[in-house]
Amino acid sequence: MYHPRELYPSLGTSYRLGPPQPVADSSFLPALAEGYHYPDLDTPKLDCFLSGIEAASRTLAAPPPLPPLPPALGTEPSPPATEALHSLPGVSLSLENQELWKEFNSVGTEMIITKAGRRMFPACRVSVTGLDLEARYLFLLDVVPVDGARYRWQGRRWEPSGKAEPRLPDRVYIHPDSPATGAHWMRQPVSFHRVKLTNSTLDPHGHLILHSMHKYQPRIHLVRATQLCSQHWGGVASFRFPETMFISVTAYQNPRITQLKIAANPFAKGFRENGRNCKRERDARVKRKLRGPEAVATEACGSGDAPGGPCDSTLGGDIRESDPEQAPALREAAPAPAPPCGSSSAEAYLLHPAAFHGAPSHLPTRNPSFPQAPDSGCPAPYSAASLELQPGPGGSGYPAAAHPASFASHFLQGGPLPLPYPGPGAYLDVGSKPMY
DNA sequence: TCCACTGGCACTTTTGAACTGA
DNA sequence: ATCAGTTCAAAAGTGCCAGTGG
Repeated sequence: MYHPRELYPSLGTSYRLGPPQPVADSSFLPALAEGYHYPDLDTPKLDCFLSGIEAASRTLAAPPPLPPLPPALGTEPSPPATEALHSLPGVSLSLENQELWKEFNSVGTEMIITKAGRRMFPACRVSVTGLDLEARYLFLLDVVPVDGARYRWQGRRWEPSGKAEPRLPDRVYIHPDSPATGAHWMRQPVSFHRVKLTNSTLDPHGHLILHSMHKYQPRIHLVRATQLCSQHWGGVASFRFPETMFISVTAYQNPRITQLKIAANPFAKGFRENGRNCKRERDARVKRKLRGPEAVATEACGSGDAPGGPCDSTLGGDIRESDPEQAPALREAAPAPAPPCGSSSAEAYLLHPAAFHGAPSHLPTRNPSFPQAPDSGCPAPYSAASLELQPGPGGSGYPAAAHPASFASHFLQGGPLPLPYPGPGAYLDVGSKPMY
């Protein structure tokens, strides 16, 4: 599997889809609105995929209305049911690590954003059903502001604190497997754990740009490409899981979130109570440093109280173990060995790799011999209940799959970026480095 | 003075090249 | 020559914390 950043370094890991939204957006609703119910899902920002189809460059229209403000994070008793909007009949998505997300959501999920980009944790990992085994699909993820408010941690809870910053450039993360067959996507959960969030408005890496102290909602889009490298698209399904809503921060505000992250994220293992980077050990290190190198050498031998234990990997996007006290939802059984994948997304790229990424036409085609993605066969560590997704409200705006030609115009409220479109037989050589 | 933000730190996990042996 | 398994160092991902600046 390949990361878009590898395929097209100039584009980064995600793709800019249009100019920044205007500062004053009347569609933002007052932050103090009560209740929360999702309106029709607004359209995903997918015009980049069609960049080579239409020659003229246009600007994106104003964003669709945003949903009313939900209750403050950490205070909502139960998130509303997952909603979906699509023109892919029978297709449904379920959040694999739903229990973990719910646990974070119950506290008020916070996501660190940094200048260099920070991964989301938990990551969005979904299972999809109902796809055409032979058809090819793109999996996309974007993050949209939930409301027009800026938030502030008031010691116990998040509360609106003023008007939101101007909306930032819209970017979409394209799953590195895209495009791949329905059989490929349904073979194992689809993980977006490599998505990175940044607060750098001039970010050159293609990370998703967010404002700090704002509330966001990740969305997942599934696009069917009836014919690779053509403008005929077979439909789209958009999903969002309310429990994945989060507030972006540059430093954790809620100590309970910090505890959850440390307990659940393997990379933060060192900060656990028995870790070598826990507060007790850090304090001890400071004391040893103050006492000089000799004391450090003698005490270091006896301080190895870190547990051995199994290796918990982030390969699947989330945790494999956790502190049972801190994160009961993480006590799911360890994943069983993954079934091998019979095919890979290389097939899709072989046919026309650059068509979906706007890659320069001079690039050679991708090497078909890359190894199977490490986590593509990794089963979800959780046996989360499957969400049965219902199609969005009738007449919600998405064209029927039988009218693929209208798909483009629907998404292209504005126009595509003028990116080159590779001609038939173009090559893309991305080596053999698997990214997933 | 407050507070959001930054950069460096120590630690852990992941990754891939190099090596070994069948 | 090929392939699978192991080892190890570098890269990458964590939260913490002191310092900075608006």
